[in-house]
Amino acid sequence: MEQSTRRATIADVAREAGVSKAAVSFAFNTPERLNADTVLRIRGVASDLDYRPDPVARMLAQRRTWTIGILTPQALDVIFTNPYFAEFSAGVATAAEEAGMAIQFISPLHGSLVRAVDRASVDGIIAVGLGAEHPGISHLRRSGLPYVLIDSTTLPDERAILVDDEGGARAAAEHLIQLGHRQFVVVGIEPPSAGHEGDSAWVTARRLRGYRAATADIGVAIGDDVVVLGPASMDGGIAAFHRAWESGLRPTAVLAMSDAMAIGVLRAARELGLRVPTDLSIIGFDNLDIAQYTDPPLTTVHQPTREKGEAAVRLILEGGRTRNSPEPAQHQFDTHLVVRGSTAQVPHVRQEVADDGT
Amino acid sequence: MEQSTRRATIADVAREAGVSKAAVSFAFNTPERLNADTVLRIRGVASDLDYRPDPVARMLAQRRTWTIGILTPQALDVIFTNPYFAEFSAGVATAAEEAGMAIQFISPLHGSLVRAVDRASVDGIIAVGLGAEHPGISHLRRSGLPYVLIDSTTLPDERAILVDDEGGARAAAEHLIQLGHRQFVVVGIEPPSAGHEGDSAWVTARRLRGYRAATADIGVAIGDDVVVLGPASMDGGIAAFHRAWESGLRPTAVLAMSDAMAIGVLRAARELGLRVPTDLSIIGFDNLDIAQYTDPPLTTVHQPTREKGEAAVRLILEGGRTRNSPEPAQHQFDTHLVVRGSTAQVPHVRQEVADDGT
DNA sequence: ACGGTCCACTAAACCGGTTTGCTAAACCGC
DNA sequence: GCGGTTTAGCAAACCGGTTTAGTGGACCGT
Repeated sequence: MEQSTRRATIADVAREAGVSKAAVSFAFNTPERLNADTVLRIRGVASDLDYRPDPVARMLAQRRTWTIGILTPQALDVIFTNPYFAEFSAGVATAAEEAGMAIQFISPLHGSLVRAVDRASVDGIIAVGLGAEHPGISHLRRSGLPYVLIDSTTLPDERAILVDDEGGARAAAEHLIQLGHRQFVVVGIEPPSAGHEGDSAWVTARRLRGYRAATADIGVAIGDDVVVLGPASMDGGIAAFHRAWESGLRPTAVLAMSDAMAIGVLRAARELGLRVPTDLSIIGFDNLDIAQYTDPPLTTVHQPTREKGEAAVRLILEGGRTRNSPEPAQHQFDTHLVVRGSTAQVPHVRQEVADDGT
Repeated sequence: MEQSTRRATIADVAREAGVSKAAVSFAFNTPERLNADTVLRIRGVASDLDYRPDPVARMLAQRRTWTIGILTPQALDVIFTNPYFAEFSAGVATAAEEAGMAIQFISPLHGSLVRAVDRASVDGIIAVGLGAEHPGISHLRRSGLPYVLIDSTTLPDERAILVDDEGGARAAAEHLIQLGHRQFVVVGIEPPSAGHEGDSAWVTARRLRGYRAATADIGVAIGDDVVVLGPASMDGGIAAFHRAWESGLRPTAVLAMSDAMAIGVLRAARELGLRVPTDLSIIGFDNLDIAQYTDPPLTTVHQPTREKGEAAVRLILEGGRTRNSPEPAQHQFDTHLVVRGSTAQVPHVRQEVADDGT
């Protein structure tokens, strides 16, 4: 008994059906080029032989892989369990499926993003959360593959999908200010790798600018000492808030840069005996599905996460067609505040200056 | 100005470096076969030319794609937002990355799973939640690709990863019984496509057997009328519980077949003015990360979701090597109950028979 | 000076499809 | 019955790598 009888190839089918390889190919791809009877005969033989065209050979010949890649600096296991990412990927998947494209996740291979990019067989790449000056991106730029940058400031002529982070953050802070809050803690997302703190491409930097713009209006400063960072997960949020608390901070409101972290803060606050929103107001970012199911439901900044994914695919696809289209290529989405139950009037006991008549 | 200057191929590098294509290939793959100086020279030329071996051509020649596929009957956008699936995928990703493999999701292409399988260029497939008699699986079987079935009963000689669904379910029901509960509602996962209700491969059927085995011991029957189905999501859970309530059911405890659904039930119960666990006990399944963050924390059946993913990859990988290994090939994981805050003694008002002395 | 080993490298086949250019035959109108 | 068009299918080149078998030269011992 042989090991796994070799799969039938196009040549086998051709021989068996008494036609050329080309004819078999036509029978599947452009049947109108062949006599209808012949097509039927060839297809018959093919199915008898359990023939299925080798996708790899086909990709090579067509020079299309029918796959688009999602590039991220984090390992896949953190990616998949990150609900923001899941939502974004769902958007990508929807648009990709519609266009008949598969999607492939590209993440550091044995620590190297560049190596991972080289190994990936895709027609285009959606890079999320990577600054324009990340080595992975420069590599991408040289590779000649069409690509789109998500959530990172970019060179002016690069395709990109952005979101009004600063405006959203500002709206969040203004909401809290209006409720009388003056003591904040900001829970930010740590940079993908060390040494990017000054990087203006970093989301945390952009949102922080928004928070600060709002507080500056009323003469309150958000110092670096009230900013704590962590990974964008529930655990990250828990740890970050505990760190803030232990370092002596006693905020009346927390500005979290992701809903996942906000949920973590919610949890941590409860552990510390604080009632939300009575003792502490919390505001998230993203407006994920879960945000409406927490207790209390989360006030948060909405961004069109799923739509971003869909838009990215569209940009990639049209990038493939018209090389240098005159289109703007950069698309910025709006954000807006969604007020739910996790924010309230500042508690009286702590409110030093109750001067504004809200 | 040309459009996108063609990428350098191995032939270009060979010509430029004055060597054969083979030498270039060796320089990258088996440098020890070449003089060290030559290797350096070739690599130099290659990097000058921004040469990067075409992954597709390489796949074809090696007849390996370095990719493993995850096959599912649901669309990707529902997959990604399903936390159980995310957790499982994270496991797969971890093990795959370690082995230097990429992962690709294979889901129905324009409605056809078979077509999707044909288009997928992978070295092996992990099929989750598909019964052994699903057309996609029979196709897979014929294709000659190594594959592993997850969460579905299978032919005896097929590679598979299972979990003790029945035992876990039984433990859950026994816990509630011990707390005095007698009126249950079961919230199950609807089958992937209609007409599989009788399918013993269907998770819901297996878990239901477990619940029933436990209640049968005390002479209580779980009729089909107290079983409501829905998609395995929070929304699914909310809708299912509302349906049960509207149809007049007034359970003291809910057995949900997924944590996501259990969270939905939690939410729905709150909307109906029921306190958990005082008025209603809820028990989930999976023990996802979020289960510990809900309010109250969720009592649930733990299954090693991530480990299942890792084990699946291992099974695929060794399946590639030793074709017909004498190994059992089927691996069943244990489950166990994790008691947290969402279950409590049955409320006295409704407890008809307070005869057991718990 | 000769056969044997190694070393460093090459030529060519191969992976399994797609696509281009061409031809032979059928069909066409007049 | 002749030039022109259509139809049906074929041969061969091609996609861009890997891999096998083989070759020429240096080195070596006798």
